[in-house]
Order: sequence, then structure tokens, then C-alpha cells
Amino acid sequence: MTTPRWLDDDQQRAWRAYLRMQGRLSAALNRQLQTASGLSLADYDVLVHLTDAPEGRLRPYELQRALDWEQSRLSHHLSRMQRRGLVERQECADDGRGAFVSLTATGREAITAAAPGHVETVRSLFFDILDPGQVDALRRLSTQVLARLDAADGE
Amino acid sequence: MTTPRWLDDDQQRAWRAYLRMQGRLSAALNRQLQTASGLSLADYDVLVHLTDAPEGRLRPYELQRALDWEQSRLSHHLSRMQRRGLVERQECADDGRGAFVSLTATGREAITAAAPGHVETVRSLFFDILDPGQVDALRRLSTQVLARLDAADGE
DNA sequence: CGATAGAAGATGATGCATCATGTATCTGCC
DNA sequence: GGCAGATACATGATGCATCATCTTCTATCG
Repeated sequence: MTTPRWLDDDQQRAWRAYLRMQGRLSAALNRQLQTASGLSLADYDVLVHLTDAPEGRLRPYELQRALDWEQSRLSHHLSRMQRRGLVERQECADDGRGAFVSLTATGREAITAAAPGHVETVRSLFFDILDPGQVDALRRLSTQVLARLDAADGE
Repeated sequence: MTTPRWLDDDQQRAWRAYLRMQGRLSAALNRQLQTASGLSLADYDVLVHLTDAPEGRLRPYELQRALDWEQSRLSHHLSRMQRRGLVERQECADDGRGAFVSLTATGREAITAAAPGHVETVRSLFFDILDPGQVDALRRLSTQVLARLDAADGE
């Protein structure tokens, strides 16, 4: 490696602002969810995906792909959610190795109760202060970076 | 609360893309740093701030404000970094409650070794695929959201 | 068939983040 | 001087994220 190419000033400023923003924003969202509903952002994501699924159940590997999580993380997380009664695991008849994760009544109530406050927080901390052009720019930027990350994984 | 104002389609798309991007990007950066240098992103941030400080040392509360971390998180993190020999704690003569955290030679070597690879990864996964307008847009967006978060904390 | 590679998932260990709480010190005010 | 807060920092408990590894089952190739 030769002399490294450092970031220029604009890049530095942008990068630091981004890191700071993302850290504080996710902390704020987590805190709101946690105190208002006893859920973490991660719980919320799992529940959203299960809610969207037919019959409120999915194979763990589908959930994993949908969430973009590591397999082990998902497994541990489901165990904790199961212990709290938010989801339950069922056997999968088709595939002896596999399983289903399905929403319990408790889980469904939890997300129904949590969603309005969470969405309101996201709006108030984020979308309410951005104009549509900024939102679109963010979406495009995110999509580009995701494509780059996919490419990097393949390398 | 009346009927909640949900996100519209554009906002949903942008929000999901952002969450996904930020999760995967920070995972990728962490992994690179960890495998290449045995440091986490958090370690890296601490070391950067100490490196920038005169004599390579700071009061923990200064570090805390600079990093925007919770006090307890910083304290625990410093304990772990101390155990690994990256930093050391010193007494503060001026203030009996207080302390200094200072970079050790090991810590300085660690960040010197880690920095080029980390910066290169940030460039290659992020800045290399964005144009200056996007970078500026991101900085502005982040700054606005940070201001909003500050305001929310004061409420 | 049987052997073997690979997929689906669980688990134990470890470091990290947060909450609640504790302790020592300092500062301002009477 | 002395006491009431407030400040600086540490610590124990608990849930979370990651790594390495294990088990069980499926599929495929000979």
C-alpha cells in the first residue's frame, strides 16, 4: 500500500455528520420504542416482517434474508422473543431440519400498540424536517451503497 | 392519538433503504477493522479523538461529548481498552473526582496501523460511488437531523 | 442404495450497549 | 464553615451481536 488516499475536507465533514446522526437517531428510536412498548428496533423489524407474511409465519431463513441479518443473530433473537411470548416456533413438515416462526397473539398486540408511536417518532425526527428531494436523494444514495456492498460480498 | 399518519410510499422506500444500508455498511466496516487490526469502530473513534488531542490525552467527559456517547458506555469501553493496553487512566490533579485517559504507545501503533485500511474501505464502499453533490446532500441532511435531535432532547 | 456435501438451524462464549445505582468530589449559598 | 445540590466517574446486571462450532436433515452422485 502506498500513501493512503485520505478523505478530503468535504468528505470528512459529511462522514462525521453521518456517523453522528445515525448513532443518535437509532439511539433515539430505540429508546422511544423501548420505553413506550418494551420493544427494541430489532424486535419491531421482526414483528413487521411476520405481520406482512401470510398467516403471520415464515421460515427463519426467509426472515433472515428479509432482514439482512446473520443467521446466528436471528436465531438468538428469536429465542429471546419466544421466551417473552412474542413469537413461537413450529415444526416444518416439509423439511425436517427446518422450522416456522409465527406471530403469537401477544406479538401481534405488541406491534399494533407500538407502531403508531414509532412511526410518529420517525416522522417527527426525520421526515418532517426533510423535503421530498432530500428523501429521494437519500433513497438513491442508500440504494447505490447497497449495490456496492453486494458487489463487495461477491468479491 | 387519532389515526396515525403513516409514511407514504416514497418515505417507506427511502426509510427501508436507509436502515438496510446503515446496518450493512457499519457491519462491513466493523468486520474490516476487526479482522485487519483487531479494533472495533468504537475503539477506532476513541483512538482518533485521543490522537487529535494535545499530548494524546483527554478528560473522559470531553471524550464523551466529542463522541456523543453515554457516559456509562464510555466508562465501560475505556475499561476494556485499558485491559487491552490501548489506553491508560491517570489521575487528575486539578479535579479529585476526575481523571485523564491517555493513549499508550500500543494504542498509537494500533491506530496508525489501522487507519489506512479503514479509510480505504470507507472510500471504496462509500465515497468512490457518490458524486460531490450527493456527499453534500448527505452532510446537510445529517446536520438537519442532528439539530432536530438536539431540539428533541431539550423538550 | 450408501456416502458425502451442503443447507437449516441451535448453542456457548465473548465483547458491547444500556439502565440503574453508587461514590467521591466540587461549588454555591447562607 | 457547612450543607445542598450538582458533577465526574465507576460498577453490576441484563439484553444484544458476532464468532466458532455442532447437530440434523436433504440432495446428489457414484
